[in-house]
Amino acid sequence: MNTPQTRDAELTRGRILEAALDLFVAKGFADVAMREIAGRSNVTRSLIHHHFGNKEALWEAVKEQAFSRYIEQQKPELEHASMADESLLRSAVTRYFRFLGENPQVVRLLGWIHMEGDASCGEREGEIIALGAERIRQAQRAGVFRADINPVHAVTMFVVTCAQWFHGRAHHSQWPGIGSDDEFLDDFLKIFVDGLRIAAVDGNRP
Amino acid sequence: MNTPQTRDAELTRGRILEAALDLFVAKGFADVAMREIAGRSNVTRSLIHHHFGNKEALWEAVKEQAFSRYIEQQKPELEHASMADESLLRSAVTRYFRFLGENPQVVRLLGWIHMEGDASCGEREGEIIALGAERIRQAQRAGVFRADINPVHAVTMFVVTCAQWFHGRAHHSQWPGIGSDDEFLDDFLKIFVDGLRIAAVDGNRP
DNA sequence: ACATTAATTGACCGGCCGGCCAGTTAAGAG
DNA sequence: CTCTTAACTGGCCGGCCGGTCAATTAATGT
Repeated sequence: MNTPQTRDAELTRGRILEAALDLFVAKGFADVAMREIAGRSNVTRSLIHHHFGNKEALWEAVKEQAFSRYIEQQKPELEHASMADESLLRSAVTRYFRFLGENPQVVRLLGWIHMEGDASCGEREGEIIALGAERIRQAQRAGVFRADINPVHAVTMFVVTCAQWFHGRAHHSQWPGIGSDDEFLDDFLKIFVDGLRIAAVDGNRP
Repeated sequence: MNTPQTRDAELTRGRILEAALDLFVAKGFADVAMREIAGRSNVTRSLIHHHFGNKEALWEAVKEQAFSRYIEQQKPELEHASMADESLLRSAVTRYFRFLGENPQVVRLLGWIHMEGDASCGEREGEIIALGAERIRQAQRAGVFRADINPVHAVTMFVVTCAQWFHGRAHHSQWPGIGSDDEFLDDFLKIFVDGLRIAAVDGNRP
């Protein structure tokens, strides 16, 4: 109302997407009113419908954009980084852990996606998971990591752990004796890296 | 309407709670109408208000009951089982993993609780987490597991992994090369148990 | 300058929502 | 047998919801 700025479809689309992301991620799709999004982005509801069609289509667009940003942000890290030895694996895990800690919106976005059972985003994340798995496979061939483990499962294990740590943060921060982010990460890395080490492989007992 | 059964407050309360649990867990609090719950439990909306007050109070009651059931179900398992050696830890993890796999409602319930940031349930789960942590601490004192790890973090690690594995099932089942429930569990156990083993402790490199 | 296109608005609609209330009816106590 | 209590019903209400539409207004091409 006080910002009669020049007409720019791309810019307003962006403002709408931003407001919608904030609200959807904070409260969930069903609990957000188009009126709220309109208010926050200084735009009429009609205009949102003009640009995105309906509420569901807007949510899809929001997920699409936010998830793409997430993927594009992570991909180069995994493409350049190698996991050819333990310390590099450590730093890769640490980096992802810190990333989620600093981007709670990503964590919550994934949470809603999981709740919806939306599988489409899974395929796209699959690309970068495969990238990480390939690094670990190389390290296995080089004899650095034990070879009796599906490398995808190794990646899954740390991705899943990082995600759930922050996803259920408020919940398990109540657990007696639990430590800080860094303390948990340290302990996780000890178990994870040592468990992947090749020397530990010959301890299989029934 | 076709079931004018004798009046029994406790029984109808139960029917309402059951219907509400199904719907809330499936669609989330905001997306469920009192009318749906009333329809499914063959009861008028007014009666639900009579018994539970309002929608939010009903949701609290539902969470309370379902979460209590979950806790009461898990507690004896952890009280009786010991983790004094690796195979017992393996079976404890396996049991919890299977439990979540067979009770998707529990997984989703936890999901909503996490999304809401509800911390109250965390305290109660803390009790059984502490139980598990105590077992591991014993094994550490006995020299079976490495002692340089916070036992609570060890428990957290596998609880969190099991939860997120099923929570994001539809999502990461799209990842190329990922295995079945059992295959993932096997690989997780290899890393987890071997990583906890005391022999692996002296491999720390900067 | 003017016509065309598209961004933007405000008013309106039918429908569903949660909550309330005044009654009705069954069970149990005396 | 009756009185009390509480389980249970049906109908009503104000309010918010998502969506539509005709009208307005700013850019853009010619």
